[in-house]
Amino acid sequence: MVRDSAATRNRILDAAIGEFSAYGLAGARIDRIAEAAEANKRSIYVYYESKEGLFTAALHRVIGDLVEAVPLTEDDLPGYAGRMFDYLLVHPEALRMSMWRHLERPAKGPDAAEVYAHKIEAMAGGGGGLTASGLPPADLLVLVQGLASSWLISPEDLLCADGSDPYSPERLAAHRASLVEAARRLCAPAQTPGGPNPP
Amino acid sequence: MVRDSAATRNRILDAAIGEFSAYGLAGARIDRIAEAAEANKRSIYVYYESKEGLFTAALHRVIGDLVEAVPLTEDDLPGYAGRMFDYLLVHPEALRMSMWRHLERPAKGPDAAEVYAHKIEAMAGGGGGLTASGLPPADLLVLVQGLASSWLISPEDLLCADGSDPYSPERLAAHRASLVEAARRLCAPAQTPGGPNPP
DNA sequence: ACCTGGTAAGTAACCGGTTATTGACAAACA
DNA sequence: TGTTTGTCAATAACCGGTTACTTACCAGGT
Repeated sequence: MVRDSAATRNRILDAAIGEFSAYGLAGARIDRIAEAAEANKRSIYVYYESKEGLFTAALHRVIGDLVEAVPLTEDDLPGYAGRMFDYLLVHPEALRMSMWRHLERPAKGPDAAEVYAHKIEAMAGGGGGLTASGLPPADLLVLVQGLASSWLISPEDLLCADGSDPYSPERLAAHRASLVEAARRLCAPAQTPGGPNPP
Repeated sequence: MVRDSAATRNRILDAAIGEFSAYGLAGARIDRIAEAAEANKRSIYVYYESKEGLFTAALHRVIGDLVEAVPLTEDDLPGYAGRMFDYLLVHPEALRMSMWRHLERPAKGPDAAEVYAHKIEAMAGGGGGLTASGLPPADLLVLVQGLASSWLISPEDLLCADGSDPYSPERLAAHRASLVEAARRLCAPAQTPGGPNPP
């Protein structure tokens, strides 16, 4: 047997991400994590203190990877939405962990408030608190993220309603185009001067 | 003590909605439901068979109430988005139960595929599979629902990034306006003839 | 009006299995 | 030798589900 604490730590974290992403904090089983990690149950407590601690660590890893892989390009929100969609498609655990977090432990995990604040400031830049689109930057950001994830959080019956297979490559590509176009429309300059939120 | 099986059934279902919405299927505790319902644990199994059966029943009630209270007006999607936002704000359990469903039991709960199919057909009506906006109707529907719920599923750090209290009445009203305007832009006829999805 | 027996509704105690967590100890490294 | 890393088995609490039982209600005979 080779002893390598860092490797064991990583195997545990990987297994935890798989387990928590599938079952959530309440549904996850420490035994299954230990087995999947090919590690002893005890080492989980040595390295991560508790089930909650392991969940928090998993949250940090998954969401950290996401924000690193999909940088928030505030000057190109449609592109950001498209790349976010692509990433979530390849990494379903990122979206699932975010949802578990929202439902089970909203206060845990990374806090990116300052990062967001900077981006929002950059978007507003001289526009009197509004973007060129006439929408408040924070709202725009939230809405664009809603667009990016909407397909992946919609119930099956809605996705299947038009008769196509919602996860076929063609369907996904078509929806990606729709979503990027939608984001483009949100970001386009307002047509009526004064915009939808007149002062 | 007054004996009324229908009333007991309802108390149990109400308590179950509160419990499942707060903790999910795996996190919910039958004992707590029984206590909150002022009913005996046994009656839960008499009326609903199992924890899963009770969860499914809760799903049907909550989502049934939602689709009844917020009719899908396919000829007025911005209005639909606004009303959906209002409802979800007053009934957080509706959104939470939908999320638990997606994560824990995607196959359970009501199936509205036919209803959606009809709406989508109506939206497409003669447009060669596209709406006047140039977007496929199914995509448009999914995206609009994404807009309606985006604020309520966003992480706290993003909502707070612009310094305001994300759940103050003023902030909510402002975001509602943003979201309805966003839906309006998605539904507006495409500016470039041929649209974003040329044949 | 008054029993009375059957049934629906409700209750408390309990059970077997599971679960997170820990203590005691052995093996490997430095 | 002392420290780190890993193993095994125990423990204490918990939880979904069930058993055995009591209480209220009511139809119909007398």
